[in-house]
Amino acid sequence: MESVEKPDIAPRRARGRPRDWADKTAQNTIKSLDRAMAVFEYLSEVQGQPLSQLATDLQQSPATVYRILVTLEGRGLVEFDSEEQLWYIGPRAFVIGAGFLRRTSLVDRARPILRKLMERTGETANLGVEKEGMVLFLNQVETHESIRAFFPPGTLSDMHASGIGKALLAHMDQERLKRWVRGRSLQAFTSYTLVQPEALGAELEQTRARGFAIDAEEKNLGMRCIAAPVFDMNREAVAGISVSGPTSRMAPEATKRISGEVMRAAEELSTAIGGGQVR
Amino acid sequence: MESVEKPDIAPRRARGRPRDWADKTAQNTIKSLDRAMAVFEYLSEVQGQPLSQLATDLQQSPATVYRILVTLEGRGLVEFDSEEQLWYIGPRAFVIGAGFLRRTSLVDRARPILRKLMERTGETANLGVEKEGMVLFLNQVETHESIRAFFPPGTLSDMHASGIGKALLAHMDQERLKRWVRGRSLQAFTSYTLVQPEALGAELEQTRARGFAIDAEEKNLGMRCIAAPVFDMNREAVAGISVSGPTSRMAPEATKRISGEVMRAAEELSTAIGGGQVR
DNA sequence: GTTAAATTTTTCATATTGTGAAATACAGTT
DNA sequence: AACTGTATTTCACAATATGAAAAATTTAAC
Repeated sequence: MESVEKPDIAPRRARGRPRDWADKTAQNTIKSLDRAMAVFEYLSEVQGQPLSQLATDLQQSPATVYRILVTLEGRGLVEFDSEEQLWYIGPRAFVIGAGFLRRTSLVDRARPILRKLMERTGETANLGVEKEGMVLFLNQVETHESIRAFFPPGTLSDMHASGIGKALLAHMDQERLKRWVRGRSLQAFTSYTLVQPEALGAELEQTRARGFAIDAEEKNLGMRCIAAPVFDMNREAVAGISVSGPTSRMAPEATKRISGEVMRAAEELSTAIGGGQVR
Repeated sequence: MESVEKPDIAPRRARGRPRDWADKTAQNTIKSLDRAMAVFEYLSEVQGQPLSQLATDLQQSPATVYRILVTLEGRGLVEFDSEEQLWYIGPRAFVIGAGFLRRTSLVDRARPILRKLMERTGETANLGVEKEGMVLFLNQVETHESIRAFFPPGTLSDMHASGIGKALLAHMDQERLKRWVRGRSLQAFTSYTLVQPEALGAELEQTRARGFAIDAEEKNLGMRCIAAPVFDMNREAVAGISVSGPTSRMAPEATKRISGEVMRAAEELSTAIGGGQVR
């Protein structure tokens, strides 16, 4: 009968939770779950602890921590080494966490580009984004060289002492940059780390001008890193690509060649995600 | 007085949980936590779902699921896209899960799996990776039989005449495969060795389709080998597990049984290193 | 070998708190 | 403006998470 064309367009947005919802939340959390997650989170930082240590550190009763761990163990989120009686993060936690990467196609798009970059430069290639004022490494393709840079995906690193971090900071708008600087003290990791805001500011200026960032042993002695920003459709720097290796192979003479490759890779990825370099 | 030097050596092993502990566990889990983790786990599989969908799928009350999600959100384990009202895995989950990688060694993880594989098939089980266009054998668990296959850890072998090699080649992307083929001539070791690139290509096609590779006396006369690929977090084939033995015991009739065991072992190892089969 | 010490599990009584049903708030749709 | 299908909150109650302390288990010391 009614041949009325159902529009059948999925609603843009569901109905219910207020758009700006952000404040309350406090009463609606589950306390025991939150405590359990605190254990989970803490374990990821200090792996290889015995139960008693964890309980002490977290100021919880051993019985409770024990039950939390056993429960998580049942799902593979946590592992128990029965030889040493120590607790670790389990493989399932990694698989679940990796679900985060699937949200954006950034990693998928980046992977072949990173591989090519690694092959052309011979050094480990990395992809990172900013997350809560830190650099979060999402993925990497390792070099075959036996001496190599290594920070596994999932590592959080300070922005001011990281190639990708500086590449991202250099393209942050002044407002946010100021807030970022105010929010923290610039910790020194080596004698080369830029700890003066002014020095960092000047460096970022340079970085922006030349199009790539250099981390010259500012985080780890003996390690250099060259990074370039990746732009999204709004011309915002949302990620960074870098190449890192020992100073011996990343000498200043090699900078020009390598930086060219890095910038090319970053541009390629920008294009691949629908973004583009600022003209 | 007592100048007795306190040994001060940390105890090798704590005391308490029985060494073989494995069975009970059932009563000591926290139900609500386990339910919450079920939500967490499910979300990682089907990201971008609205609350109502998750609640339906998991057969839980929306209120409960809601509270679980809000709690996890508080720790960044989960994220809510308020534009679309959809839930996702959060960055913190990735960071925590990545803790797993900090202590995972392929060989360590493989060892118990290889042993079980050997026991179930009765033949020598091997683990290998690709190294500069060759297969590098990392580890093996030998059979008790007196006639046995033997290649010690550290052995390098041509990929085209090796079960593991072919399993790896079969899952290499076309680009890399082409380059690999161009880079070498396919040496003949026996009259069965595949020396024609076309023949090898067809074989790899088959290998991919059935999920395991067969080396039928292609390297050593009288020796057969069945291998399956191990995938890492990027769904790339990074290693292979194989079982090898004399043709007498590895007859075609036995192929089905053995290949099943090999594939199971490979999948188990994939899971154990945080990877997984392509869906 | 025996005992002591250290650590992990289990038990148990209790109150905390997680739970679902149903009411309410909200954003689109008609 | 009323309606509809979501997401939140309320509420009353039972489920169950909890810590203290006991038991179990292993290692180290004697």
